[in-house]
Amino acid sequence: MENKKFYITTPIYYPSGRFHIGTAYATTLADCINRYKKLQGYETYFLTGTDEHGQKIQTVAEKRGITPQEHVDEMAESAKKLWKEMNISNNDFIRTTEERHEKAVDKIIEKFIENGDIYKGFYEGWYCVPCENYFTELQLVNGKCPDCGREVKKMKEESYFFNMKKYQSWIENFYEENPNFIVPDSRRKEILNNFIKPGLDDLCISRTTFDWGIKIKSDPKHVLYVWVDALSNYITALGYLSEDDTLFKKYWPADIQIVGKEIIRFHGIYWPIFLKSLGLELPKKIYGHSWLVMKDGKMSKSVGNVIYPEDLIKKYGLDATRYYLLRTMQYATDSVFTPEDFIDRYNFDLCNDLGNLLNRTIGMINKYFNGYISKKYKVSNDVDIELEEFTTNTIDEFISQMDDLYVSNSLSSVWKIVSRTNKYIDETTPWILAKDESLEAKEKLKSVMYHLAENLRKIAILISPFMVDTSEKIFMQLGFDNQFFKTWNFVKTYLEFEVKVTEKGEPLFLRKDREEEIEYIKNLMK
RNA sequence: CGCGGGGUGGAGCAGUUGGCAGCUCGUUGGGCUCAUAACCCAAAGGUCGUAAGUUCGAGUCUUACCCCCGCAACCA
Repeated sequence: MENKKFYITTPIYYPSGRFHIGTAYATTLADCINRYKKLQGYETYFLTGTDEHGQKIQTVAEKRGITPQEHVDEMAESAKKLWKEMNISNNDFIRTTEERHEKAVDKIIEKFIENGDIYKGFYEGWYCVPCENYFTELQLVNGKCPDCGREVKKMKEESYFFNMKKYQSWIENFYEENPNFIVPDSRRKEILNNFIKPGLDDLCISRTTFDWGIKIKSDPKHVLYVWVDALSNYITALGYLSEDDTLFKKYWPADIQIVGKEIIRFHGIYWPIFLKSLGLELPKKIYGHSWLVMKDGKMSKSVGNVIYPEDLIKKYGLDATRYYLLRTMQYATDSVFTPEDFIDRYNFDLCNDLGNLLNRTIGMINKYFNGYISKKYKVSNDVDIELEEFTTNTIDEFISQMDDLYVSNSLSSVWKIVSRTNKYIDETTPWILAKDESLEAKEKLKSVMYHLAENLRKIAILISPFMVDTSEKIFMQLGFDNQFFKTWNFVKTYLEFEVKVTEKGEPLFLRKDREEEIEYIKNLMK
């Protein structure tokens, strides 16, 4: 059987400053989906990277008194370090300043020119000389520069344009025929109503006012203006138009491209048009994820409400941080970060519900059966059957949520199983069965222990894309150290086995004092 | 002005094809003792922003209005 392939990308992060928790969310989300597909046996390819050109990078570097290259080198290193720290399973990390990318972009531009999609014209806008930046009429604040408040003047410069108008009717049709190209639906509507239907403007793709970027080969005083350069990374990373395009042939088109809702416009309009111009297939799906915002609005350094992933990881661990992000963020709406919510999720979901379930299970298996557990019991009763059915149905629910990218809801499904399993302990009262000397009670008790272990095994499989280490800890503590137990194909099966659990269960997560931790997180945000 | 989103019990949110209004936390009462003072059960608490409409039936569809947030060429 041919292996099913799956290509997923994150946004191309712009490294003008330190990556905050939102960037970490986007990457974690992509990582989770990637791991989920891999778990199901897909041959996956996962790309992330940095978008390193442009005016803003040049300005930031100048302020720091270093070259743009030095700045982006440093930023790319810290990004790679962060993703490693966050257990991100990317196959490649592309930087738009890499030769492989720049060379391919040259060829892409050539193709655009050959197709007659690029023409020379004049770009006109309000220019702020000290900021070296153009603004549109609408961006101006009281007719002045929105950044520095100084006078702006109308300027005109020779630029290259991409003929978007040519693709107007094509893209309208495409949207008509592919209503699920962009999800959530609200994002699709936004693009369609705001930008496509009113009519596309040709896109200015070059500038002569700065030089930190890819130069247009045939006319090197022109530097490519962001998006042609940036968007291409998704295919240049696969070796498109290079000597070795094996990966490109294998994985393109992408199955899903994760992007932030603020850049969905570029991925929903320019990107498809560029691909069309190149004669390439379009990605199958673009998911514009929502934002993690703060109580007082967007995260911003000046407001003093920014939270960085490293700080949370250091204090609460990677899995707690990943869990929080993936659980809190909703499919289509922004979510609010609060220290209260973070610590409550940690204590309730992770410590009390999941961690404690494992702990009490291991305690009982050791106490009642010297640590050994197997399916060799003779009775099966209604309570067991009910638990099995509930679990299987809820796993189906998990799968359908996950397949629709309702990632948070799929975690809710897992926790339904966690709760149901905790409840099962109360229903079966093992401590009473243990006092009963009869064979029937003994068999019942065995069955209870077996079902607890099995449900935890299933839970460990389900959470493995979300919390890699925690999942592994559960397997290990229960004695499921063979790959067999971790197989996706057996997630719904109640397996035959005999294993010995660890003698002393290690808590997965330690409870924290609520008030103390809220205070701690608040301090992180200052 | 335009576009998009949100407005669901005290708090935070689900509710993806219209079919008995759900979850987590909090509150109150109870149960249990295997466990990380964790776990389980029950109760109280909602005219689903307002008004009208479509429908046998509307949180869900239509229209108008009110309030909040975001976007408007590059912050995930």
